[in-house]
Amino acid sequence: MRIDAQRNIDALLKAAIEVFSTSGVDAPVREIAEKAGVGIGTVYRHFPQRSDLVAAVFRHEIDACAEAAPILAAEHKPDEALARWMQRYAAFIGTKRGLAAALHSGNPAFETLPAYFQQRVEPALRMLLESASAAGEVRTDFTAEDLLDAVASLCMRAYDRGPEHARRMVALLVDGLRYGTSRSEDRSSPG
Amino acid sequence: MRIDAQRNIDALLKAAIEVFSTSGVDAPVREIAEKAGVGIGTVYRHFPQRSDLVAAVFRHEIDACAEAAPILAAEHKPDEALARWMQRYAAFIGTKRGLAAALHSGNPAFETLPAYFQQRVEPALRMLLESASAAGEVRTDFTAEDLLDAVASLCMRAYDRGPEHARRMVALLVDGLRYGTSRSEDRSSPG
DNA sequence: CAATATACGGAACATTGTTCCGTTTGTCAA
DNA sequence: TTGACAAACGGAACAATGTTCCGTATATTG
Repeated sequence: MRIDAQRNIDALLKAAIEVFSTSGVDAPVREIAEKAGVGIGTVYRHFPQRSDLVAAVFRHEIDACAEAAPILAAEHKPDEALARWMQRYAAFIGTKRGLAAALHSGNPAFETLPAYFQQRVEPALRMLLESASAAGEVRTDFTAEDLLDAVASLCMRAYDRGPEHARRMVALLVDGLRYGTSRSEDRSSPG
Repeated sequence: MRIDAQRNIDALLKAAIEVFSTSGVDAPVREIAEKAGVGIGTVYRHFPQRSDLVAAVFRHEIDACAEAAPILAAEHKPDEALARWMQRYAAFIGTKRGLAAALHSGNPAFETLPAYFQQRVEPALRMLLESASAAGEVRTDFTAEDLLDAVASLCMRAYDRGPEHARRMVALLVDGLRYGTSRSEDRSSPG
């Protein structure tokens, strides 16, 4: 692949992430092309349809969310890494509801995304959860899938009442995981 | 109001209901104008924005759903009227998910619809519920609001598995309401 | 039946997704 | 290094669709 092509793909993804987050997923392709400093033709060369660009951004953000897990695990003790990652995931869900809506639009371009999501994110959380379990810092009777679903449902609605409200609800959930362990006195949220 | 104006409004609503249900809520305004047999200008005279037409159709269908309640109540005994209306409501939710999505799009044209929905539909169900309660045919520990929310959540997902599946789930819920009354042997759904 | 306020129709405009193709550029063999 | 060319680029042009505007037609009213 020619280096200018790779450079433009990178610039387009970066521009799309920015434009989608400020103007929403319905922002015009021209706006993204302009922000990336390329022509419209170039956009369509790399992303034959508008929805392909949306899907690429979504994949990119799924990756970023999943990749945050090992980084947090290296920087914090297990239960703290888990708690921080859950907030990271909650922010992802809460701020990407437009993308989530697109996901359920029936557009074939988005068909593979749910599976991709599951495949990338579930192992990320499972790793954090197993570390924290092994350290005796959280209980063991909830699976990664349970928690991903719970936080997703929670944040879909909770973000309507503001990011801070969503944050507190997620923290409460995580504290619930800590409940009944030897370190249960470390409660991080006010009741 | 001139009679031709009223006639065109009626024709537009009728056409919009039909077009939205076949082509979805994103169908072109021109298609609706053509089906109604009027010019585009006429559409915009009566519905200054596309979303106003969507909102009008939604209101119209909310009304139809609410108005079905007293009719069913007159034709059937209380618990049967309740059961039939719940299916009517489930069909409304299940087939209007596109409109429901539009509702959460943040478009100001749809702002007043949730309140309108609540104000029209909740009393309709409450009436049926009270009649059935008074006749001793259903239990009394669930409110109309409880049931509207439950059926809405249920059907949002359940319709993905087909109308028949949604129908059975709603029937199960209604049978739950009948449980513990003197007529509890009248179970209408197979286990 | 004439006057006129109202409504109608659809051409024209604006925006945006998509295609097409002449031009430019990175790559690589000689 | 250089020439040839496959690949990529840019943006004009096209298509679809929401919206505006205004000349024409018509229902209403006295």
